Amino acid sequence: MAGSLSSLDACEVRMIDPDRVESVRSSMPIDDDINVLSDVFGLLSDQGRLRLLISLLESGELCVCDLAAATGQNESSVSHALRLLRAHRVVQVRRSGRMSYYRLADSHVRLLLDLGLEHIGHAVTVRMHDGRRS
Amino acid sequence: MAGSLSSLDACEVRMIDPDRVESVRSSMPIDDDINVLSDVFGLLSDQGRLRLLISLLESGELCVCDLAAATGQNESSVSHALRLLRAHRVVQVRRSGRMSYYRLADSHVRLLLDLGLEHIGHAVTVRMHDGRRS
DNA sequence: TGAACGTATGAACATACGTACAGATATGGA
DNA sequence: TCCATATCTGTACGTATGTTCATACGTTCA
Repeated sequence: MAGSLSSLDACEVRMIDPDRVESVRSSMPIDDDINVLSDVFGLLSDQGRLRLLISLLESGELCVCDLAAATGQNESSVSHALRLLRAHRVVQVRRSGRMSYYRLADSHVRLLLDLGLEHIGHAVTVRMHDGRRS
Repeated sequence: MAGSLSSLDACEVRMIDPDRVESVRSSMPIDDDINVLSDVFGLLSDQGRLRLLISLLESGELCVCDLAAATGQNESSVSHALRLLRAHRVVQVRRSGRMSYYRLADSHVRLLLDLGLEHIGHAVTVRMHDGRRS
């Protein structure tokens, strides 16, 4: 946990260009927002979770065991990962009998994934389950 | 480190919808790309680094002590963080005398930051140091 | 040349994090 | 009711990660 920016009185800190520093600090999001943002990126920073999210991005909706098969992980790991993603409202569950079907639930994350995939030169394949792209 | 997907022979794994699983697996980026991508997100997943990058996004170029002042971190932490970011080609240094001036060096990361800031409802302020936005 | 300064680095430490194993829960069918 | 299936959960363990402290490096100026 970092020191809160808002309660920092600029003492004890050397600066070269105080005006610019002040400008940057005034436009810096508040601690809570920085926290939310770093958390979101943190959710995308694990290979296993990333594979899960990419799978859901491509396929729209998948059950746990299919996600495990598609991403090459055991079902326990997948379940743990999905729990985390669920807690952060990144994915959404639909339960049907003893099956659980997961889908992406956050459009911002979808965009981040798209951008990320583009970053590595990966064309996102056709999909039109509930969202965009034809 | 996760088990490589490419060398997974689909045995021992139960599936509900094999066709869809195969479709997802065939469109999954290779291990190396997944790795690169999760690394990038990982770099953005720390509050301190995120503050640094946002500062550079807003201000264009800043020296280490100004970055420390702007983000509320001590200079050692900042230097360590910048080293990491430098190693991943996310930032770039310009040395002038005993000062080091850092700037963003990856347009993809810039876009991810923009998207992230938009995600938390933070309007990116005017900047036209070397890049976009008027 | 030596001291002050800005920055970079190494090592040590505490903690967070992902993973695996065991077991629990819940649903469906014989 | 009993068992198999699909998913979920708790715990424990090893590793990765961020932070701090001390110190080293290179530059500027007296």
